[in-house]
Amino acid sequence: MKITSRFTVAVHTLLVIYLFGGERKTTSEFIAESVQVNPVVIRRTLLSLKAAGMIEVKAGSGGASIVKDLKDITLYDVYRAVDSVEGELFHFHENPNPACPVGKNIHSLLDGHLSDAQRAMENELKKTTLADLSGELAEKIRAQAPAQA
Amino acid sequence: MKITSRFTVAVHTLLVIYLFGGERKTTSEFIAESVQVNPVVIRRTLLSLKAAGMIEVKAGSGGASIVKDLKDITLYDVYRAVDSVEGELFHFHENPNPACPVGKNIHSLLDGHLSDAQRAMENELKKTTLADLSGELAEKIRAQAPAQA
DNA sequence: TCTTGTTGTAATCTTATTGATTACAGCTAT
DNA sequence: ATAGCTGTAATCAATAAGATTACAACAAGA
Repeated sequence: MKITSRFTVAVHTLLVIYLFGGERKTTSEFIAESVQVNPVVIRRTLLSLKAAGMIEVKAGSGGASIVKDLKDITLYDVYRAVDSVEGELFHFHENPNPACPVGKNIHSLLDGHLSDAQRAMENELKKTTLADLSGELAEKIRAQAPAQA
Repeated sequence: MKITSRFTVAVHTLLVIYLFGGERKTTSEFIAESVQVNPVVIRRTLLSLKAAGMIEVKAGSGGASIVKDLKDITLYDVYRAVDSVEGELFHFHENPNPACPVGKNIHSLLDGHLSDAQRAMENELKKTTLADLSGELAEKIRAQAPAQA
């Protein structure tokens, strides 16, 4: 099983707001066209990002803007903002038999190790900021620009 | 979304085979009673573990036994054996719009970082062997034993 | 103020994935 | 040959995610 695409959608959303925020109104519909998902999915994403204090959304007139320095937003922050994983990453079988010594102890035996693994993944996400990504993106766009006269 | 319970079921299965293998025949039904899942689920697990060279299953007469040193089986090996995650851990939105500079580059922008995160998690799983777990388990069982005369 | 475009949010539907369950052929040891 | 298991296919049910429809509330400009 995979981690929900809400996460990559949210990162995509932030980058679109950042890149186009200056020149046009970034509505849920506009963002949805870039991500290629239903606008309602984007609205839900925007709500999560707003709740996390990363963006501001204009009710009524429309459009979102970033209100936090991209240097201060890590991939982990976005991952958390949209609840990419609710609680534990690993799914345990629910009812191990407590009458069996293995069933009785399997949870306490594995929990620590599985938490460590999950934490290692999450810590890795903390290493990359949205500023890093927007920098990499700008570079790619520049490299892809048509040759100038 | 969470990682399938096949993983914890497989670890549980190996520990049951290890702990009871000496004194009784560890059939899929017996293991299923400890894990509390359907015996067919255990049979499928046994097939995976067998394919990974960790156990041997006696067709016909029944029962499984471990054929690889527990020191040489890490949690990562079990994780792989049962395909806990098929390929990528993170699920990408499928069709970002290539006509948008963000949609065009989002994949190459994120792939490396997401792979790093997944790898960090998997490397953490490599640190724990089944021998470690069986040792911890033995200790827990000893601590839980009723006081002796 | 009326109109238009947009957000916030609920409700429903579809699809995918899992694990549960049933069923049974084939094998092995007694 | 019999009884007990495994290997495996087929089906079913439950869960979760995203798609989609619908609409009230609201903000800004005509």
